[in-house]
This record gives sequence, structure tokens and C-alpha cells, in this order.
Amino acid sequence: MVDGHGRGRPRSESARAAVLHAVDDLLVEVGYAALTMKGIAERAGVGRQTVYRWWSSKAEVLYEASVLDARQELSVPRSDDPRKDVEAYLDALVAFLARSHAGAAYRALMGEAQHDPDVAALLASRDILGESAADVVDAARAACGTALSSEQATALLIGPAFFHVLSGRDVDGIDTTALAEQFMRVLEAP
Amino acid sequence: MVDGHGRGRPRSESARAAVLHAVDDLLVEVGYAALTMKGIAERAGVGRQTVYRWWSSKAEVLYEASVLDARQELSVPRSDDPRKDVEAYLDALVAFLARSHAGAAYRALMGEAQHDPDVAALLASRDILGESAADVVDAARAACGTALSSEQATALLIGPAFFHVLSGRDVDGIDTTALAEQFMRVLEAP
Amino acid sequence: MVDGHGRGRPRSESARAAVLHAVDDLLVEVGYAALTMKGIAERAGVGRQTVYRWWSSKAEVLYEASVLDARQELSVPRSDDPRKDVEAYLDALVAFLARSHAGAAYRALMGEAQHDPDVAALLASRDILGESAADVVDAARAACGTALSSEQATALLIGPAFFHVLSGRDVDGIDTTALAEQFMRVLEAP
Amino acid sequence: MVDGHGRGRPRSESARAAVLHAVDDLLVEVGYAALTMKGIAERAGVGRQTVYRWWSSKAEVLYEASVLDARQELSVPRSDDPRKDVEAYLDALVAFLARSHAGAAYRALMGEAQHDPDVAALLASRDILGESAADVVDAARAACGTALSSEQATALLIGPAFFHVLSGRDVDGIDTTALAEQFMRVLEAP
DNA sequence: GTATAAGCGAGACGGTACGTCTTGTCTTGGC
DNA sequence: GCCAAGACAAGACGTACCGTCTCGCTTATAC
Repeated sequence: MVDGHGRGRPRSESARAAVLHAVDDLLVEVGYAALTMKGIAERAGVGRQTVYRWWSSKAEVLYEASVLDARQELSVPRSDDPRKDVEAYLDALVAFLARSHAGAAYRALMGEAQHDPDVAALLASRDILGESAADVVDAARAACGTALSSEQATALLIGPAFFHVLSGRDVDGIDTTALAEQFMRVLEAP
Repeated sequence: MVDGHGRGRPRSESARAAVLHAVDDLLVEVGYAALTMKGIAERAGVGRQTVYRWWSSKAEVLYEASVLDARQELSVPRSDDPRKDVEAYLDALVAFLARSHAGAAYRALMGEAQHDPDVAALLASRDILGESAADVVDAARAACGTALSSEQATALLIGPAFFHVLSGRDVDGIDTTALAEQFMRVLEAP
Repeated sequence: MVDGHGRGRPRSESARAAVLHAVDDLLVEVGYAALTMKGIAERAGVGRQTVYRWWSSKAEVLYEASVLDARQELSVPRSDDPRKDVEAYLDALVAFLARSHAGAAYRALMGEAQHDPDVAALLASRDILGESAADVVDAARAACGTALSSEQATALLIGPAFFHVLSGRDVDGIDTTALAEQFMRVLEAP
Repeated sequence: MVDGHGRGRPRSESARAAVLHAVDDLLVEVGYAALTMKGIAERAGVGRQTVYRWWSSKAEVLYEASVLDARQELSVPRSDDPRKDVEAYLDALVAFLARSHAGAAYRALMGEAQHDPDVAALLASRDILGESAADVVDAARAACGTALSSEQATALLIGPAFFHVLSGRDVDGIDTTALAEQFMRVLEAP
């Protein structure tokens, strides 16, 4: 009992992995609406109670399955040029939101959060987009000496692309170079 | 057969109104997730078939019931000062997205659109936010002689506030005056 | 609306028949313990709600499916000789309890009634065995001028065979001629 | 290894007693239908595996917990008057079947035996009712010089009361004096 | 005025996911 | 090797909603 899980059979790591794998597959195959706890359990070859024991909703499973991927996809290397970093980040953001597997999960959860307080709380527990942008935003703010708060700058950076994708506009119409330039212009204002 | 509906009993306007009224009430009372076609029909005192006859999903009913009202909430009077108009529009936008009844319906549908192509098509059939911003955006563009396209400017105007609200951030933290200024600064760039 | 079922789609007689047929088949195939509402519905090609709508438990379905058969199997023609009628009834009773399809259902329900008050009430609503014996019992009582009440005579007639079968004794060891003679001897007592 | 249990920790007598005690309590509190192996284990403060290790079903636990006690409830002292002994036995039988704690367990198992061959075999392994009646039946048979076999006489003695109780008839309506007289009359027949 | 036709409320239909429950087994650490 | 704890796969429970259907009734136009 070194790991504090008390007595009894320990949690099956293989069952956990099978569930997370299954939910990943199913999201692509059937979409979020047709994703069900029953379907996840059956696809994972796992009892339904086992899924309910560790996750309380399909949103929670999806969140755990995708959040790690999301953080990785949204991390971009830093360079000496803040403007270039901003543009690279915007490229990664658009790729994530519009084309990535994990991004589809994120959009589904963000959507669900609009009418389910539990999902909203889940997403709020980890501000995936905000965190991913924090480094590049702070570097740009420091370089420009702007008066904008970190939160204002983050919304300014992410907002336009976020709105573009979530409102269903054509993703190819996004000019990240221009977005980066606009962002820097605001930060450089006296 | 003056109105082209052929023979047979004409559609009941009172049933239509009862359904739209019921869906409005129910959204507030039980939320989008618990909104069901069955519940709408029962609340409206209407047969379920009658609801299905005219709308194919709860999203369609909600769209007709609430979202179309959004346009009036988002229309702001024009003045001679584009900057003031931009700020007034942003105030209306934030009030709509974060505090309005119709805005809650809009956010629910926008969320649903992230994983339901039918709802996405429904929302795409009329770009409510983009249309509402068109006048003020075009006026500002004309006044500043910017190189930004209408679509770029729209995303720049709406995006930050949109992201702020949909990502669950504190609504009171939105400074529309600052957002308007940032927007104008980008448009005024050489 | 002549038959009082009010408005709405009328009950499907084919669904009712399919359920009763299915429960009959399943009792034989899988036994009472493995009989489930889910199984009945699936076997009948019927929604589960449809079964629950008209019967509240597997016991009720089984009761409705078997009671008519039971009454028919237990009815014996009357003759002029009460002793012969008594013996004929006992033959029918033993055949029903020990060898009949409907009798298996009856024994299952009688067993369930020992620990389920709802099933007990269901069986009490129609005293199948008592009713079936009433004619022959009353005729014998009239012929003998006994002091035994109808209920006493019924228990005396049915009891020994009933106990023999339900306690798991060998059915072939039942001598209905002897049982009939014993019964008549008690009735003929001064 | 003097007591034949081989190596390893010996069976815990306290666990065994706790299980039997728990099943006794639970039968009264929740009834047979709601009695579960899980519930028994939890009530006894015992692992589920421990219950399964020594009994294979709730019927077996119940049998060991209650039904074996039945023998003492059904044993009546012998006198010189077979008729009085018969009546005393019938009084004990009715009290057991209809009012005793152990009798409730017996009726539950008898019922279960009607649709579960394992339970039927369990009950058949020891003919509790028949054994309890053997002495009084044999004494009466000897005193009367009847032609009835032991099995026939047993069914005649027990059957009417057994049927009366198990068919849900009013227990207070049983006249054991009359039943004893009827039984003796048949035995005394030429 | 009398068909004909379509809409209406009601509610049953077959289907299927929900979240909970019990089953019997398995896997820990502790005694 | 037994024990308590508790996770495991399996699958039934009874409820809810899905979208469709079938009723009798109502309300129109068309003949």
C-alpha cells in the first residue's frame, strides 16, 4: 500500500488505456453526438460500470483523451523574433482548431460547455488555449512594452482566428501573417 | 387557394406560436441539453407530429424562436463617429453574447454546430454576427481607408469578445472601450 | 371512440399476441429464472416500453399468457358419478401441475408468490385451482351430505397431490384412484 | 493437520457465523427477492469471495441459516394418543409454514425450487417436512392398521394445510382438529 | 352540400442510451 | 491459504426520448 490506493484490486491501467483509445477512435468515426458511454465501453471491451467508475460523462473521457494531445500540438518553439513566434503560434492554433483530431474534440467540448455547466467547469479547470499562448503573448508584451494586460492580449491574439473557425468561415481564408501583424501593431501602440 | 397552400386544413398559426413560445420558456427553465422535442410539444399543448411537421430538430425550433430576434438586439444606431459606433456595437455584442436570452440560444446553437453539420448549416444560412457588424465595420473601413478586407475586419472586431465569452472568461473583464480603440488602431495603420 | 380507449393510436393487438407468445416460448426454452422483460421484448420483436406499458413484471405477462390455458386444462366434463368426476379431476390436476406447459408457469408463479407480495396478489385475484375444483367439490359435497365446508373440501381434494408435486416427489407415485377414494370417504363420514 | 483442512489459514468461524446471521436478518428486513450475495457480504462485513467460497447461491446460505432450524420447530413430543399427536403436529406445521421465521425461508426456497433445479436438489437432499412427520405418521399407521403407504399418508396429512398456506388462503381458517380427524378417518378405513 | 385532403392532439409503436444494480471472478495487501 | 476490499466484464433493470405510425376530429378548398 505504498501508493495510497488502499486495499482491493488496483485500477486496471489497460482498461483505462482502452477507454481513452476507444473514445479517440469513436469521435472520428461517429462524431460527438453519436458518442455514447455505452458505445465507448463496448468499443473498449470494458464493462460500462468501469467507464462510469472513473469518468462521469463522455465529455470527461474525451477531455482526458484529448487534452494532452492539445497541449503538444499547440506548443511552438521560441525564437528571438516575437513577431515570427506570434505567427508560428497562430499557424499552430489554426491547424489545431480547424484540422486536428484533438482540435475537433476541443471544439466539441467548447460547444458542449455553452449549455452544460459541468463541461464548462471541466474546460475552465485548464485554460488550454490561454496557457498555450501565454509564453508567446508575454514575450511579445515584454518586447513592445504595451499597456495591454495579459488577458487582453491573449483575447486579441486568439479571438479573430477562434471566431473565424468556430463561426464556420472558410479556414483557408485565414491570413496568419496579417493577423500577427495586426496583433503586433496593437501591442506597439504608444 | 389564394395563398398557394392547396387543399386541406391550413397550418395552425396558434400551434406555431405555442411551440415557439414553449421553446423560449423551456430554454430558460431547463437549459439546452434538457430541451427535447417531446418536452416542447407537451409544453406547447401540441402533438409531437405537429412539431416534427414544421421543424426537424430542436435546433431549428430554437433558431426560429430566438436567434432571429438577435438581429434587433445587435442593431445599434449610427452616429458620425465611427469609433463611438464601434464601441456601441461591442457593448451590444457583449450584452447579447453574455447576458441576453437570445444570446444564450445563439451560444447553444453555435456549440451544437461544432459537432452537428445540420446545425452548422443552419447557422451558416445567415451569418447573424457578421451581418450585424457589417454596417459599423464598413463605415469604419471607409473612414480609415484600411487595406483589411471586410471579413478580416469583422473577425478582428468580433473575435476578441467572442473568444472571451465563449471560453468562459469573466464577462465583466471586457473593456469595450479598449477593444474599440485597438480595432481602430489596426484599421488606421498605413 | 366507442370502446372507451380515448384518443390516440389504439393498442396493437399483434404486439400483445407476440409478447404472450414469446413469454410462452421462453419459459420452456430458458426457464423462469432466466426469463427477463428485455428477453421477452426482443423475442417478441417489440419495444421494451411496449411490454412495460401493459404489464408491470414478467410475472404478469406469464400470468396472462398461461391463465387461460390453465382453466381449460383443468376443466373436466361432469358425469353422474361424483367419485368418477373426482378422480377425473385429480388426473387433470396432476397432469396440469406436473406435466403441462401452463402448469409449469403456474408453479413458477406460485413459487414467486411466496416471496413477492405483488405476485401473491396477482394469483389471489383468481383462485385458479380452487375455481377449477369448485364444481366437482360441490357435487361431491351435495351427494354425500358432508359437514365439510367448501374450502375444507377443496383443500382436502387438492392438497395431497399439490404437496406431492411441489415438494418434488415422484409424480408417477401418485395414485389418483386412491386419492379420490380417500376424499370420498371423508365426505361420506357421518 | 489434525482436522483435515490442509495447509493455510483455516476457515474463519466468525465469518461463517456473521454470514448466517446476516442472511437471517436480511430475509426479515428486505425479503427474499431483494436478498443478494452482495448484500449478504456487506451486511456481514465479509468479502464477497468469502461467501462464494462456502456457498454457491443465496439459496444455500438461506438453507443453512434457517431451514435446518425448522426441524426443531416441527418436532412435537409423543403421547399415547396418535390422534392428539397428529393434531399437535398439524398445529406445529401450520405455525411453521405460516408464522415462523424459518417457515418463511422454507416457503421462499420451496418457491424457488419450482423454477431452479439447484434449489430443488437442495431441498430434496433432506425432506424436511416428510421427515418431521414420519414419527407421527408411522405411529398413526401402526395404530390403525391402514393400507396406506407411508408416503401416501404423509401427503394426506401435510397436503391440505400445505396447500392452504401456499395458495395464500387465510391461515386462521385452518381447523387442525378437523384435519386431524379427517386424516384418522382415512387411516381407519377398512 | 358533399367529397376530398391536410392539419390537429393524443398516444402507442420499435428502437436505443441512460445510469444503476447484481453477478461471479480476479487481484491486491494483510493476517 | 484465508480474509476484506474492491476493480473487473457482463448484462438486466426500469425510464426517457427518438422519430414514426395510427387513431378520431376539425377545418379548409374543390367539385
